Amino acid sequence: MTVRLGDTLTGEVRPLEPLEPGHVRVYSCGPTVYGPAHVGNFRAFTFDDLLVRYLRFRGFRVTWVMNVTDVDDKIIKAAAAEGVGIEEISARYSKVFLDDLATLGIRQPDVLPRATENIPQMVALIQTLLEGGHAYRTDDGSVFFRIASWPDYGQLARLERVDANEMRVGERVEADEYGKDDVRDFALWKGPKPGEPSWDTAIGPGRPGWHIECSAMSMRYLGESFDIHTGGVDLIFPHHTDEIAQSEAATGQRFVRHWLHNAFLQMGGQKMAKSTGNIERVPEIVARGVPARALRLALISAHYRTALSFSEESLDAATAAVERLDAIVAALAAYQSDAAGDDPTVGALLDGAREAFVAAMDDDLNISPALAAVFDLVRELNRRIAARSMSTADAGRALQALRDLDEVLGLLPPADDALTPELQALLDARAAARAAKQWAESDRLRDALAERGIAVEDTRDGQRWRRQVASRV
RNA sequence: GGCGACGUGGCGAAGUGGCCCAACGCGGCGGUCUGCAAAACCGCUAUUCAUCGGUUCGAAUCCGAUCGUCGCCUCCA
Repeated sequence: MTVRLGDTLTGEVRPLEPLEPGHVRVYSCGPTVYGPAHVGNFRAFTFDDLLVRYLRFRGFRVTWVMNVTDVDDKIIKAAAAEGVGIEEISARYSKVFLDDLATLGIRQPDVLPRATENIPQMVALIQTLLEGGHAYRTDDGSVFFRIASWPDYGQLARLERVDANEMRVGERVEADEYGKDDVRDFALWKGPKPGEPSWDTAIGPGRPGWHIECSAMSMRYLGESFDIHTGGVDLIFPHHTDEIAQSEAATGQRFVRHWLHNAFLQMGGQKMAKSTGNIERVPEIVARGVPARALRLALISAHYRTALSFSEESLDAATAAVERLDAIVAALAAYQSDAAGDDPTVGALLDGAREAFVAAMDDDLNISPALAAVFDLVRELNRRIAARSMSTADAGRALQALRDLDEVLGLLPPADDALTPELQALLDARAAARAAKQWAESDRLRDALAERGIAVEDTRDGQRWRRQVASRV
């Protein structure tokens, strides 16, 4: 069994064969920190996280790099609007971004390079392109990539048959991009302008173009050729198309082995986008009572190349599903066997679930059947809990098996959760009340615990508690 | 206009030639258990996969047409 992954460039799904056996190098297009990202953006990042977690689960060493674009038109604009430097804007929203990642259980990339800290690398790349005849300067100090010098241009976006003159991009050339030889040519370096940040470099003053940073930073940390590059479908053209052209023109090597592009989050039948106005942000959703883990589930619950519907209903469904997971965790943790011996079929049950999970995820991260494998296991474990057919050790093994799979999913409640003395006292008092059949007192204590966010359930294993997933407001 | 994706139950979403009268999650209905509650379990909830034709022994899965939806082509995850 091997991990198979898609590739936008060829349209096929094929085995992942890392350039360095056992070590996968992943580059993810990260945020432009000009404002807070919305949940639609986080579909990409939850997908990146799922990919990396799964590769590590499968035993690969993974080096994961995600860029942070901290200089670009929008940041300059935002800074100007507030009368502050771009550093202030990018620092502020980098923090917001990292907070949101943490909320969603997205692990931090190994490297989070910033564009402004990689200017020399970009300049070096541009120099190579100039020397190789793939780039040219214009009067305003800008440098453009010469698409005519790169016959393979546009394969990723399947533009090969498109006549340059028919490309609509030609109708929408930005005012500051005059002087280009060909309308399709794109800026590697933007000449200096009053009121804009500028770096003095070997190719003259100015600031980097949009695409060059990803080429420079990915090559710096992952090499001239690496395994996986991720991003949203919207980046296929022009961003990734241009990255391929400039990178391969500079190095003569194949840039990326697998291009993985996630589809959009849909809300109200359209993609969630700032321009459409149908956006929501992570802190807003959490603030109105949606558990962060439910939000994470809602974002990862469909295959990455499929448009995913996002709505109140999908959040409610995800919340209920997460509660189901919480319930099985609490039940397994509380389970005490009635002195029965180990159930000899539990091992096969757990192995079977893991195999089904792995088979699904190996197939281009097919999350739906993988989740189905988990929920099938949950149902079967619930049956056995009800039937009291497992030993206490069986229940422990089952919980561990779930936690193993959760290394990939990131949906289970924390394992090291402990009650405060106050809550524990309430719980103990309720147990005593129940033992004395003081139902009114027992119910009162249950309500008191519920008000403090602890759900108590009575079972043959005694009281069982779990933290209530936040309730909707 | 060019390129591409997609239309599966009340909702979300798997399945891409026979295991499908279609997984899984959510919701609904009925039941079991229980001091009550909750959780859980059991049963029911699409003879059907946008529509119409075709290929095939056999299609949700392949082909064609039609209708519809969405995305990219401009910043965008």
